[in-house]
Amino acid sequence: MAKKSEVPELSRVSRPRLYEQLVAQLLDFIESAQLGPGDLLPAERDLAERLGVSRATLAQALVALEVLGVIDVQHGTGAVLVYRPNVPAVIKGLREHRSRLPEIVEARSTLEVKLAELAAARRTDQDMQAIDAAIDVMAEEVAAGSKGARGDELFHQAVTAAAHSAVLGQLMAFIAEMILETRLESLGQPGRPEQSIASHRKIADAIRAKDAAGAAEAMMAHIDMVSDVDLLK
Amino acid sequence: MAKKSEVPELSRVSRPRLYEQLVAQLLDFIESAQLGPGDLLPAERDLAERLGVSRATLAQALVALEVLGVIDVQHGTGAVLVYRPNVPAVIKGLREHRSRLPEIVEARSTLEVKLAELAAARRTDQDMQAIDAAIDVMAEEVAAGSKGARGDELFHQAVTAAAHSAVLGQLMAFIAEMILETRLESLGQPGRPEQSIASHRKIADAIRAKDAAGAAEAMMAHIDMVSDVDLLK
DNA sequence: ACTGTCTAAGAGGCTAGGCCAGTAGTCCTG
DNA sequence: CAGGACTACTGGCCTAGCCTCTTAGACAGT
Repeated sequence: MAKKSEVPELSRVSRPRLYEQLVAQLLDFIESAQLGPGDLLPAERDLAERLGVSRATLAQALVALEVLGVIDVQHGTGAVLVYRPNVPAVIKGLREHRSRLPEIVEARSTLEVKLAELAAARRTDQDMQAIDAAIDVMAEEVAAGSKGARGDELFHQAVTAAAHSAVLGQLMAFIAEMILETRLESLGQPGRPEQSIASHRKIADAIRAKDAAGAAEAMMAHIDMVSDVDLLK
Repeated sequence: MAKKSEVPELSRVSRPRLYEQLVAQLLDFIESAQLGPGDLLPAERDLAERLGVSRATLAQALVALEVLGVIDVQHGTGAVLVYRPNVPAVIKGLREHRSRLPEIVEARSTLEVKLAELAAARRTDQDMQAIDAAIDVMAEEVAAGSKGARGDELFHQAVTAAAHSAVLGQLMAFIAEMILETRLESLGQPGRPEQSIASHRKIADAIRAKDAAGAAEAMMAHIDMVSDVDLLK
């Protein structure tokens, strides 16, 4: 592996995958055919032919839809729409323009405030070390002239871990990618990284003191601050 | 609709799928091999042989991991671990015992309180009608002697819709299945459905009055109430 | 009539093997 | 020594086929 490139810089370009297009098309189909929970999708062989793809590829798309919670594929029966019908529409909406910044900030705020509160109540000494280490990383990054995005991310990951809630952690992971966009935008503003580090310290102190209300408040203030970016105006 | 069976009773039995096992095995592998973000998984042909499956099946597992946000498959390069390394562990944890009721209640509470608050601020008249209709459905169900689970679910769906946040809605959908278990448990307790309807009315009134703080408070009280089930003790 | 068993059609599950298309390192050229 | 072609990888997708599971209907036996 050796040196490789400095920073991998995720998502280089477009990467068209057939199964992804199929997912989109199937979502469209479900919507336009007015299919509801419990209804069956057409048979694989049939669908594959209609969509002009092989069964193997269609199977990949079905796996994706299954993981997304849209369908439930049953051996011998077919692919049935899962209960909770509006989900396909929601996913479709998310796919179309995944940068509904205000909504993302909203979701982030909701989750992270709770996470900070829980972290204050449940953190172990080890968690605390990770949080402090993350702040140090960010401070070093900023001192070196960068935005400190990596340290910022580490900090939020450490707080999430300290909350010891797998379910909330999973929800955070779900929106983590979208949050990244917000983060980069925010840290790009002059003076912002320093402010960010200061409010991280405030959050960390509240968690250290096991002050749940204080941690929640500090996190809320922090998110208010970083959310104040041009994109939202 | 005819007599049919009383309750649909979803998820009939186990449904072992090879790709699901592969996902679990790959997650294990990633963990045990100490792979971090940016690292590559072995080549498909190699993995398929080692795991004793065909490439097509392995490809399904990789699609699942991609949708789960664990890897990023790049044509000509391979499957690279995505940034945010701890995610595999989290998912793995969720898979293993998906009924950490306390955590689920916690997540539900966090999201729904926020959702109620937003609903109060953003609801349209149409949203309000749906919320009221859901309460009526539940009242009828209870009057007819059932637990009112369907109306209960409708109510929470209507509130979620009224918040007009695709992102938060998606997060709710994510934990919706787990919530179902909690719901049935709670509504099974004597006198509970009636209490539940009463607190639904309180939430609906706050949303009707566009009282965000009141709606959040009412929802919090509601969730505290329904969370008080044997499972949590 | 009712009930249980058998059977066959059709659904998905998975495999084997092959060809095409990107990627990246290497090794020739000019 | 730089640039381009080569080549040995990687994944993407397809065809063809056989296996297993589900379900409904035929056909008993009661």
